[in-house]
Amino acid sequence: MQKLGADFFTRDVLIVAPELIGRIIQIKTDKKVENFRITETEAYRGEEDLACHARKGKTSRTAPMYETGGILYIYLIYGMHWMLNIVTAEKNNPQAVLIRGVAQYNGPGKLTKRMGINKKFNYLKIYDSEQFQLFDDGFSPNIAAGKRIGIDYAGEVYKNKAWRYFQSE
DNA sequence: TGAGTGATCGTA
DNA sequence: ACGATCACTCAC
Repeated sequence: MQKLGADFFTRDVLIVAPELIGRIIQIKTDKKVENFRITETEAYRGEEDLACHARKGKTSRTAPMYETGGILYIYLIYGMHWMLNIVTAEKNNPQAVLIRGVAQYNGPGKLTKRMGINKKFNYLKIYDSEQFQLFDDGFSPNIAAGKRIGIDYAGEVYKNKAWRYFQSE
């Protein structure tokens, strides 16, 4: 189990998002340690990407995406579901990877509920943290790409980008 | 296919 | 202050 370091995250989101498939999220609480293998991700890439929250610039909500890669970006959607994102790229380049599925828990809202992720994890530094860490155990699945989900508003070009990555047979 | 749910942001 | 929006989920 190799821990992913700061350098892993300071690259373009289109590199990091597929490389996160097969990696392991480790959640540590005072009660237990649990591992979740990532099976599905989506890339959101800068202010030009009309599907990315940063399309309207920097606000208090989107500010985490403007930080140096390697921190978490957490927000609530539809008043119910916490979304788990990993910020990538250099400072002031707003990019993030949405964790859309882990083994046994598909769906971005379901996995955060299962993991106990909430707003307290916003801005958390992954490579510096005890409670949320990412590991590589050498597993290298086949990876497929497809269109992102739930972004029909994003315009013809960006809604059709194949920036969703998932483990294939 | 549509209801539930509340933080966020643009408009005043 | 208000209203529209929303990277979802589950039950019909």
